[in-house]
Amino acid sequence: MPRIKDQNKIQAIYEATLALVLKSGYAELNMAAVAKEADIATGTIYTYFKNKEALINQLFLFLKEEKVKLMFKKYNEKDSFYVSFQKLWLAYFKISINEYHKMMFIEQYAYSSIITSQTRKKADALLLPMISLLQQAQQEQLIKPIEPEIILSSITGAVLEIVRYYQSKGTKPSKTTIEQCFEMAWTSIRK
Amino acid sequence: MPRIKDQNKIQAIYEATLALVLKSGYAELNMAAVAKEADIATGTIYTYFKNKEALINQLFLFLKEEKVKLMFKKYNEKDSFYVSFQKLWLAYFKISINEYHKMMFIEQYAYSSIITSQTRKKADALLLPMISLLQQAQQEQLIKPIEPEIILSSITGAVLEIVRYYQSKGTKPSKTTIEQCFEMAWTSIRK
Amino acid sequence: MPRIKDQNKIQAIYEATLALVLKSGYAELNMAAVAKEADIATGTIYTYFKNKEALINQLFLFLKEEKVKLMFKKYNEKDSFYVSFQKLWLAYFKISINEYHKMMFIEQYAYSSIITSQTRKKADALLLPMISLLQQAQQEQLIKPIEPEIILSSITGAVLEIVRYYQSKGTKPSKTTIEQCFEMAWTSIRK
Amino acid sequence: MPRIKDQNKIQAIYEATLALVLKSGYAELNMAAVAKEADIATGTIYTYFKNKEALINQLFLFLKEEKVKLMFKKYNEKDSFYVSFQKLWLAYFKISINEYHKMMFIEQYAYSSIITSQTRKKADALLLPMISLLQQAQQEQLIKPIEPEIILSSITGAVLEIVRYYQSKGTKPSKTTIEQCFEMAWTSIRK
DNA sequence: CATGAATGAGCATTCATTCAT
DNA sequence: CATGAATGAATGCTCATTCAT
Repeated sequence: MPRIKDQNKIQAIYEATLALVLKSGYAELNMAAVAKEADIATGTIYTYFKNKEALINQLFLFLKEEKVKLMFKKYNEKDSFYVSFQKLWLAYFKISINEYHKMMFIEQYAYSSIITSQTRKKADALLLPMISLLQQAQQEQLIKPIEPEIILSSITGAVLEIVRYYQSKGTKPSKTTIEQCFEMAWTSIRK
Repeated sequence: MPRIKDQNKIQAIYEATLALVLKSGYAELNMAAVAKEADIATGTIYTYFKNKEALINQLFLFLKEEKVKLMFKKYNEKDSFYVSFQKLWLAYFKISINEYHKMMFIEQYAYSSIITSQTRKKADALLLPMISLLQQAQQEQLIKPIEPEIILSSITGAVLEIVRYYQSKGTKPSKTTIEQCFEMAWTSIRK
Repeated sequence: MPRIKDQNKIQAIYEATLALVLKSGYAELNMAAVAKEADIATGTIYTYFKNKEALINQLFLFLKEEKVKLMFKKYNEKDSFYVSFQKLWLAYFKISINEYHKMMFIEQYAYSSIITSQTRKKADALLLPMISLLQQAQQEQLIKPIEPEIILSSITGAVLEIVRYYQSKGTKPSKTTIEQCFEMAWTSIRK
Repeated sequence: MPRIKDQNKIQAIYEATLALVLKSGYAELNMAAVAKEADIATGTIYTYFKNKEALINQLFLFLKEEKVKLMFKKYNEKDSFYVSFQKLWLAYFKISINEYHKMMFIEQYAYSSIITSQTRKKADALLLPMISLLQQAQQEQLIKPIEPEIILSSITGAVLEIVRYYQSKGTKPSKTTIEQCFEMAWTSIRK
């Protein structure tokens, strides 16, 4: 039996990619550097990923999925919409702040042409639970009757930009500020 | 009048850059292609811009300034805050929708490492009038007492993401939707 | 009986190599692809062949030997020179037409640097029976007194190029054409 | 005015390519090596040739055309067919012997997949004058009524293989041998 | 000033070969 | 023996920038 194709290696390559970006920025994101960071040979990456595009796309999707999973960790179907919204928003905000290099990776490529339409489709599908939640809340007349995709864009876009602001400042928001931000989000959609 | 000639050529290079990105995407954005699109020689670009980084930075700033100028076109000091906010928000939204390729150019580079801290500083300075406006409104207790930069990020981030949504759909928002979006923005900040 | 197992695997690798070339051309002829085609592991090839060069050289020689064996199948020492020549020429022609992928493999590498001088020497030795035959015919004054190697080159070179012509056309020569080709060969050497 | 795109440079690259092959063989024929041999930068090759395939194809065609031009140098319409045939055959033979590295380049790629069908078509077109000549001779009943393409293949294939024989021996044919070779060619086709 | 050919470092990818299992 | 993951040198090609004209 040969060396078994190591699923951990995919993780290692993902981590090396993110670490490299964090250390040296996107300009240095070349396959040789990723390999070096992951402590493997250049060619080995191609055992696990068809090419650079595939690596970026798969990592992109992996991070998006990870983010959604984390967001829904404390989600409970029995909660009221308000509580659910609050939990999800807060999770989204905190993840974005605490793992901003992952979030930035997603954002860096979200609208770049390296992300294929297939990846984009899969990424969009991850939002469906959120869309459903909003639709339900609209039926219960709890929030404004606006296209749920628009609502979602508005909320996530706002968070994203706020997080970016903190990043560029190099500080982190206080508990009070986070509460204020949530307040903005909630008042923007509630009836 | 060599000054004018210069200015024309700089403008031509700006336009060629944007046209090229629109036609062929960011992957094709290389100096030779820009030169060809602008109908000049590659080397000529270097007479007007120190290097590619300088071109991107200057164009970035030019577009940001242009955007702010357009936003404030209908602004009138004598308007109430609500009217001012509405005018500015609407202008921001419409410009983003109608000149999305310019907005996308800004966004593409806004957080990339090619934009120098100096450029970023100048770009941030363009927001000062908006910050002042918000501060004044806060003193008049018209809007929530949240760090104005955060408010601004929240508002612009939301618009940005909504515009991106429409772009990816390939459609444009109806008048009603725009009103709803504004409503979200306004309720998120008003007291 | 490990010997037999070995021999089978060598044969399998030979066949996989030829099949692969036929299917995908010489550009795809890499060790991993050969292994896959032969349904064995890449590394296994190296148990049977020292390296790629050895594989090519051995297969080259194998095919040449096979070709010569087939040529002499109907050969009969008691035949007149003319009949022998005719039988051999016809066999050579038909084999070249019918197993052109094997012949092409030989030709592809015959003058490439991957074929070692040792292989070349062994391949040349296969021609000795033909050379002897020609020499005898020359002593009997049946054919022109030209260096037999030259005669052989002339005859085989002509056949080769004709076969290539038919291949590029994608058709096969008629019986009449084959007869005409033989006529050219014969008249070129007979006294 | 800039450095003028130098048509001599195409020649220089052609010569470097052939020189390199002669010196180091086809295995060393990579773009960096060609550039070095031509004493230019790697990238410069791409100013004159779209890519490696284009370089090979253009050089291939150039050499074929050069060969045909040389062959027809002493050709005279008023000559009898026999004299014309002799002149052309002899020219073909001598060129093949004296510029065997060019001929080998042609042969190396003639049946390789790097040569496009377009190139092949153009190369085949170069044979048309020869085909016509043979057809005319057939109408005058001077040579055997065999498909002219077959005759041509037979003649050139024979020469090619003979030349290869001399190359592998490292010697050159004597005047007598050349006459004998011509005799074989002529008797193979004459009525 | 304008031109565009020339430069060459840099990058994605391939593939013969090795070797841990 | 067989396996196939790992290796890393090698290669075709790009592109920001320079500079001869």
